[in-house]
Amino acid sequence: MSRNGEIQVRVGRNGAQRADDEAQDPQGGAATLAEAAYRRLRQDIVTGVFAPNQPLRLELLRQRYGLSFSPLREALNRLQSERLVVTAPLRGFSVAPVSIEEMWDATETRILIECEALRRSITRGDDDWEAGIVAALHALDLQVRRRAAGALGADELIALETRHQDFHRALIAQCRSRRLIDLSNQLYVETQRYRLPTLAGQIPAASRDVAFEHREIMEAALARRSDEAVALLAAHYRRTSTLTEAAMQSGAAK
Amino acid sequence: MSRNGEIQVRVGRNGAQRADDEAQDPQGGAATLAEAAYRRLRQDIVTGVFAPNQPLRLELLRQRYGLSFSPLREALNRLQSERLVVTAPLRGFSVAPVSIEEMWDATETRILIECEALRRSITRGDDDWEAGIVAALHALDLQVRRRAAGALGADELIALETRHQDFHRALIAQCRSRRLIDLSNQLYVETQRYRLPTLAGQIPAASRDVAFEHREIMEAALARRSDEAVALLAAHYRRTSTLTEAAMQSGAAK
DNA sequence: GCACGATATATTTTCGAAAGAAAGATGATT
DNA sequence: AATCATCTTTCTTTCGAAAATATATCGTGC
Repeated sequence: MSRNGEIQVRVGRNGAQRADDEAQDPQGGAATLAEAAYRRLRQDIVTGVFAPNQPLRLELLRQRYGLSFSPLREALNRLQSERLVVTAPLRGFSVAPVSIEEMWDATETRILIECEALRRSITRGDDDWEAGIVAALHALDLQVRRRAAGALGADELIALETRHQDFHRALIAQCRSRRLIDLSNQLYVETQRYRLPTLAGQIPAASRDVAFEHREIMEAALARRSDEAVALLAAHYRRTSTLTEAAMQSGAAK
Repeated sequence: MSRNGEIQVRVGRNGAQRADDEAQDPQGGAATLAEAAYRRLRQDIVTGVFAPNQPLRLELLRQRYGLSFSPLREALNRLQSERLVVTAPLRGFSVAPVSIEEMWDATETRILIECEALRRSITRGDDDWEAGIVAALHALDLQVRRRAAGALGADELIALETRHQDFHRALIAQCRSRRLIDLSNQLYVETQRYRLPTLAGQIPAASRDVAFEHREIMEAALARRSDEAVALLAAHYRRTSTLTEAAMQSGAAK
């Protein structure tokens, strides 16, 4: 957003061609710089670019993202309310710490929220809801296979996370509660850090069949067996956290 | 609360979890101007000084609070993530709208959260927990009586709200989940607006005995009858929302 | 009169500097 | 050498102005 006397080729205010050259949009489709800062910061935190407890000095962020203080501060405040960063007054921001207790609190809260949302979805779910779940699981499986076939880049990992979130989102899509959906999304992001190899170590893929667990959940949901679907979903999340806990304790202390 | 074997019955103003424990401070005990702006804005929104949907022009707020844009913006961002204000990019902030649907979503979500938290508290609750509940209900009753005796000022209403919140906080204090407690507090604030006379009209006090409902909940909790306590709590919240819904529909047509 | 386009105004968003506070360094005193 | 106060440095927070954008106003052509 050329600001300081940089040459700016802009034809009046009617630049209708502004439409979609988003391919190289420096702001990634964000309307404001604060929004862009929020997205990039969140990404960098959940992918481990910024480690837990690391202080987020504004000068550093300013250089890294090429922004001023205002949009950064705005983004950091949003992230604080999402528990990804913490702040002490007059002492700045830092990446939220991780701990086994926090992980389990997030996990159990997530189970509470999503199981209720899933129950409601199963009650209200229509054909579109079913189709959405089937589609999301299919796309997830494709991405899992692509990764298993050797695609280990950061982009592939992000795509995998997105597909995974989409599947869980599809399950609860018909719960008809803005709050449950938003909380589910937020808790997903919160738990994302605990699945990072840098934190949890590389959990042996052989120790479980995630794809099978997903399929079981889907089938119970589509068959409208609420209790079974909810139990499977809770077990699915608890299994992940149990494995992560073991990896954290054996791996790096603290 | 007493975590490491400290024997400490916290009562009254020494309570570590009072909603509003601040002296007469120029900034209301806030370390930063942004924090002060946050508190004042939130207060003005939940007490109806700013009506639902009202645009929150920065210039207006700047004059009203004597602050600059930066701390205001920070406060507004925090309030946005708490659903008290909404924002459209480049179009500024406004007070979040109210609707019967939103009220019920907040109510049912609150029931989900607090019933789970209450169950856990009942399981883990110790002597301090019981004492905290008894103390909070007593303080609430005192304030209710003071108000019934004719104290109708804004300060008295705020004090009543604080005591009410403290009681419900005390019930779930031992749930041992930071997230459940924070969500409970947030949902309390969200539902506060729906209890305003300006919005819901003056609900006839004779139509229910709130003090009795509170006492029933407390007695079931102290007697460790989880199912009963949870059912009473849920009914308590649903009753409030049902009355508000009726008042909203008959009163002003949105 | 009415749609349309250009200009003017209002408002938000962003910037960079200045003020304010905490952490760290220096030095004098015991 | 240790303690404390003071100075420096570093960093956060706040400000007011400038830039970018949206909204309202006005005039023009049909």
